[in-house]
Amino acid sequence: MEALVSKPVEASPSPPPQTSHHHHSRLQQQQRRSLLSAATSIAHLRQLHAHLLKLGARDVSAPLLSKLLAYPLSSASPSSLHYALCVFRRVPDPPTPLCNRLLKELSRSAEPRAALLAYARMRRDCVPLDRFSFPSLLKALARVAAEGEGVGVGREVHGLAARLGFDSDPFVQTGLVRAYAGYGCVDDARRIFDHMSHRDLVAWGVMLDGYYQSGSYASVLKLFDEMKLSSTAPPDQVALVTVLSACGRTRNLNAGRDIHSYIIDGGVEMDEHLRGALINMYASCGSMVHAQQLYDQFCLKNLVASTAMVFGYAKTGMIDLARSIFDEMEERDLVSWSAMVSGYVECGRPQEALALFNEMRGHAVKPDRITMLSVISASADLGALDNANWIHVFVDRNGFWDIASVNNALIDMYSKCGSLSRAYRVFVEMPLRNVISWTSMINGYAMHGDGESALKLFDKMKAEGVEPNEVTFIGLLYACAHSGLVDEGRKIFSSMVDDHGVNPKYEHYGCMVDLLGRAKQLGEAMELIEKMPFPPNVIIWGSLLGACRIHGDLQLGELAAKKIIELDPDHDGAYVLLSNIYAKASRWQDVVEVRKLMKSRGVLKERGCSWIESNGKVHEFAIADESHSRSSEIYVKLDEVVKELEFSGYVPDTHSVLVDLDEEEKKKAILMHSEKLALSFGLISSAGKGSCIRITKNLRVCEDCHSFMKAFSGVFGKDIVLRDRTRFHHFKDGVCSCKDFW
DNA sequence: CTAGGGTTAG
Repeated sequence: MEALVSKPVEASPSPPPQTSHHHHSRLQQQQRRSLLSAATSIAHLRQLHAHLLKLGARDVSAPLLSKLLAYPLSSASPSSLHYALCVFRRVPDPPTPLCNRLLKELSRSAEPRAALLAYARMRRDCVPLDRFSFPSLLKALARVAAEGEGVGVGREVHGLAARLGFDSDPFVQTGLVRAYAGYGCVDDARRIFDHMSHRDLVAWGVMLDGYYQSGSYASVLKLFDEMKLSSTAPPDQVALVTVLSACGRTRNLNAGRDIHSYIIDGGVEMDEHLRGALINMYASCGSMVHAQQLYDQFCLKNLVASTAMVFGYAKTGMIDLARSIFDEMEERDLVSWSAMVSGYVECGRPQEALALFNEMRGHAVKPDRITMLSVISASADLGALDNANWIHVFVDRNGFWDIASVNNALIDMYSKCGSLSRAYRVFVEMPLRNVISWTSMINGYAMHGDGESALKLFDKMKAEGVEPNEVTFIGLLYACAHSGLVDEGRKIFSSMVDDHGVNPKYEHYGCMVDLLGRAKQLGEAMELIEKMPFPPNVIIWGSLLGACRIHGDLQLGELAAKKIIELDPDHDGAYVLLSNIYAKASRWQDVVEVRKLMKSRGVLKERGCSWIESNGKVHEFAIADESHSRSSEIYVKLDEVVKELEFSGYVPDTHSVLVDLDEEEKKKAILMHSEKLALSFGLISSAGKGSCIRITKNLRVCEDCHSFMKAFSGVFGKDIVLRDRTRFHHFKDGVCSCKDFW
């Protein structure tokens, strides 16, 4: 290529005589043009251009730009777009059609903003715009608007189009509808749409999509009905796709079915998009049988349809089916990976979520902030601090550190992983705190039983003028309940109603019943339940039942359990708590009756298990688990610890064993609880090397394990942080942070 | 020489 360029130019060693100069130069110009037209890529063109400039050639920008526009700029790199714009700036008096072609290309490109720069140049140099200029320009505006740009330039362009008399051109009007919808001014968009003298399928499609993008799903359906009545042409596939998506978003299966019938009855041709949209509609509405039927008819399973299937199965709890479809996909994008990851999180399988996240990174798919929220939530559920630290580093290194929602999730994650100090650090260091940040931190204190800090933070929050919401109050009441701050809790509850205008919901009443019940004010708790403006539900009765278990109130406990079982016959917790109450009162016959009842109704007690992290790996233990590779060592160590503790006065408390066994067997059973196995493993692995041992349990810790852990922390001088289903216990020097109040 | 619309998660 070098030779190709230099030959003709360097062939003139000395300045030619005046007379032939003009002729010679025209020859050169021609040669250059033919050179340009021989170029095969934008990069090639750039090199030629650079050469010509270096040789002091005359302006070639106009033919160069023409040539550039022959390539699809829409798929060009940002630097190439910038280059095209630079060339454009050098074209003297560019003709409007050439500008329009540039506008069109730039508006479709990865940098729609570049079209606005071209527009600015046209305005500056008084290049006249015509009716063909506006549709591209407006498309660029709509795309920039989606990035969060204000409506200012949009209104300016609209004004210009009106001054030039183009605002009655249907193409311009359609562009305006789209641009206004993009800015979120969907009412302005609709006004223009209504003023259109002729609405074709594209105009309807744009208006429908405008409503869809702005989240006005009901308006999509309404407009679709209007379209069926008043449009000159019946709705086409594009319109139907948008309407079906709106049905999916709103879980409106009935409307979705109607559209499906409309398609079949009207003989609308099923293209790939439309079938995908139908599958998505059924999957989003949880109607997986129909989704699967349509999916099976697909010869080529496309990305969108497969993702919709993954999402649908994950949402309906059939996570393994979701995974098998996911595994069969030959192509996956951010959305499909994220759908699968969040599916695992939502069905309580954080380890698989995190494993899949790592696999996703291995496939060089970059997570976005939403994916990160799922992953942080998985890490929170897992409760493993090393893993949490790793996720935090990932967040910082990948540019998510300044996003409020991500930081809020990190606060929650660290709280749930047992590190309030790290949670607080995130809270302090984040650039902008919102009400959720304060609420997350308050909730963190609540989980750890530090009611005083929660209340202090609440005061600070109010002092900074941040208005608490109903979730904030759940955290505050929970904090009071779990720290025995009865009067403070009562005050918060009335201040919530009187000063902040928050109407208490089930959760708030539940916390209050909990608070009063724990403080042995069972009568007052019952009064509150009777005073509630809505019928008590499982949460309320559950709170009361929990309190009855603590205080051994048989009569009220039986009532609460009966109510729960009436409302939810499969509520395993109610049976378990009730039998705990009977066991505590040594009413073994009743314990047996409850067990029989459970069995006959097929109610299964959720299997208790505990996790502990060692060397970045999470080890899981079930009761009497022998599946761990170091199982025998674990039992030897456990035996050693038990002997030591018994020597110091620990006596196994067998009251919570609900199976009918003799005392010795009960003792054996209780010593094989999963949290004790996890602790023992911690002692023989690197998990026990640090200053404290961190264990997570899926259910509530039982009373014996609680006193076992306390005794351990005193005798062995090692702290334990145990997370159970609802809160944290910090065992240190023989006492627990919950003050035996949980 | 030139113009406008579609699908998937949270």
